[in-house]
Amino acid sequence: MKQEVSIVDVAREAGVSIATVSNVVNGKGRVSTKTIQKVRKVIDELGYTPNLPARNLKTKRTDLIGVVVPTMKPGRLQDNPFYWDLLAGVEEGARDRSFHIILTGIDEATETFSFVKERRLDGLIVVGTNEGSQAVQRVTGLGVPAVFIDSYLKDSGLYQVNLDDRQGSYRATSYLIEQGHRRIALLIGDIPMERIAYYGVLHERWLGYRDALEEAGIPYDPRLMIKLPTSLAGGYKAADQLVELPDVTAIFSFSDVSAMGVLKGLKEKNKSVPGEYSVIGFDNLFMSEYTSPSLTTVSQNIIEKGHAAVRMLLNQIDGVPLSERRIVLPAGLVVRETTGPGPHQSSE
Amino acid sequence: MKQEVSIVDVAREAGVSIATVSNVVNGKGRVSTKTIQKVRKVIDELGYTPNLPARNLKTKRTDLIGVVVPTMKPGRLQDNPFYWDLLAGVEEGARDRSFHIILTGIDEATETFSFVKERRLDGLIVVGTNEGSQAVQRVTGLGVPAVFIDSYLKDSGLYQVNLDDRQGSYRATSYLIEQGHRRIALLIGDIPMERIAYYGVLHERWLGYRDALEEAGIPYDPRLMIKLPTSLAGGYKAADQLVELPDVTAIFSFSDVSAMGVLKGLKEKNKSVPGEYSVIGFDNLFMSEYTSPSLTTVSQNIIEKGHAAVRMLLNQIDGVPLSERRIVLPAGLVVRETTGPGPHQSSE
DNA sequence: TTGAAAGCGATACCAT
DNA sequence: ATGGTATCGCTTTCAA
Repeated sequence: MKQEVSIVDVAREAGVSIATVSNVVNGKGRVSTKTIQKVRKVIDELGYTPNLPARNLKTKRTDLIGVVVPTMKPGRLQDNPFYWDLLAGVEEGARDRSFHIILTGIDEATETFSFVKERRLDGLIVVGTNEGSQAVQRVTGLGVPAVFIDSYLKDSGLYQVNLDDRQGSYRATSYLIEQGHRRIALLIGDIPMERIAYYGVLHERWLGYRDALEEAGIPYDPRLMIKLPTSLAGGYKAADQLVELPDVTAIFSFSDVSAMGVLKGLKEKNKSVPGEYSVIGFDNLFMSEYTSPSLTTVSQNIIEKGHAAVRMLLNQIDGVPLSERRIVLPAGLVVRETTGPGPHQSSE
Repeated sequence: MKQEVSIVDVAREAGVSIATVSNVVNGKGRVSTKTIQKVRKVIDELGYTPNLPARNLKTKRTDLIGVVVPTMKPGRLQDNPFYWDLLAGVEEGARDRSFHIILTGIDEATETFSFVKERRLDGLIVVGTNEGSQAVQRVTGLGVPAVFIDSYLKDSGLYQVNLDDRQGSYRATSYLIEQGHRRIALLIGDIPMERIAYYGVLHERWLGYRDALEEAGIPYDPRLMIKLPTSLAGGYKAADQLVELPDVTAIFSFSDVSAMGVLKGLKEKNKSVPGEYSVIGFDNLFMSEYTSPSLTTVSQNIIEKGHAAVRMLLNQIDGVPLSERRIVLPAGLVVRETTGPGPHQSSE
């Protein structure tokens, strides 16, 4: 450590009061040009840097926002690059406004979010929680501006950023149907189907799948639901179950990483893609274009999701009235090489 | 906002002094069991949360560390999941010690690191800078505990965590040679070769490549250096150059993502892997096992890298004497499917 | 065992 | 245009 120069040192050295120094630092109040220059000079000479935590004591603002993402089993951040892209969006948006972000992995079941109050964070961005989760009430109980991403919370008073998951899922499924597939498996996540309504994102995507089925007059078959995690490893294992399902010619996997796992698993079983199975993912990660065969997937602008969330949060912090508390980003469909014609070609 | 309960409120309500409250909160000093219970009770009732920034004013500690990673062109975080894995390691290590991390993307050329002093961060982890970079002097000039990851800085006084890049690169190259490859291209990064010594990580890996060549008596051919970014897109473009290189049968790409790009590019050119070209990457990202064909690569424990860095930093902050200021993690070689026999099978 | 009081570094109101 | 000073919430001697 070297220096401990405070506003007092600057004031003394410049021969003015600390109030004046404070004014020139913040560009507030009326200070003569002459004094400003003098103070500036001293600040440079002394290498003075304002102490933000001290300032916070008076201003009640930390210019700090928290970003919480769910952790994997052992309390480690998820192994899905999706979060990195999202973080890139949030970080960029925050930096533009000279906010900084504190990143934490949390265990939804035990996290109390006390750090938000202890550190007096100005706001919080929560990723991927669900209706009924402890986390939601705890966060709202904080009384701190917050934005939930990918959480589908009923409470219309909450600020949320989502993707149009249902529509995206509908489009993906419809596309498969158009291609002539009838029995389409779903890698839906490691959840009990009877509680699916509690898993917002998964539920919406599941509904989109059913929408498409219904529209095409194809009966929904619950046996086609593969209940494994939407992770790389989950996808890999899903391939085992997939090949046991009779007459299934396609699988829709609820994340790109899990679709990659499926691809790998099928390859090891010498099943061709898209020959024997069509595979479709979700997210359109930047690397999904580079898998082989390249992945057909539901696309979303993850960076923009981060931007939207941080923009919404900062407006909230600034007290800017928001017309809409819920932002829904559009989902697209990117057709690449993992999908092909199925057995029921519609030539009509 | 709802509450503004401070230590004063607790003291008043509990009928004790703020000093006593402070003591029970911090478990310091001598306080009777009875008083402790009383104060605890009031704290619960009032929902009191200590104000860390205020505490910092006295203690000079923020329990906050900064993690800075380089940004891509437009000031956005890099599109390489490597950073996410690294961050996962750092975050986990920090959380275990109830430190929080502030993540920032920086532009090495312009960043002044003033936020480190303004926010009174306890320490800093810098990823991927280089000897001679402005960033290094600026960081050391801060007088704040710091750890550099993947930076290969000469100054032995600096705390650093690196991989044994040279050894890893040597092993990869040797393996290709053993397999019968003689002309091996290198996707080395978007840098001028005459300045390679300034790019620590790339330089070390380049040296490892040369070590292996020399050992095998194969002359070094500078025309085999492909100077494109070690990104997905860079790898993709590298394939164009690769196929123009006469007699080349293998490429060693200095990152897994770029190797994935190469794979994609070769596939589009109908070049088989590992038939016509063997491809080897670097990093062993969790997804590299799932590409198709799965990627042979130099492996490193990225999570452990993050752990090591944060451990080193926290010890430094705590004033624990470190025997060694430079940690070098071992590199391995994971042989998977993108490498195969070359034209010069050594049957001896 | 407990409390009074002096800071820590900055802001902001109120005088001058 | 400046400066004096109370204040923010907490830690830490030093007394009692």
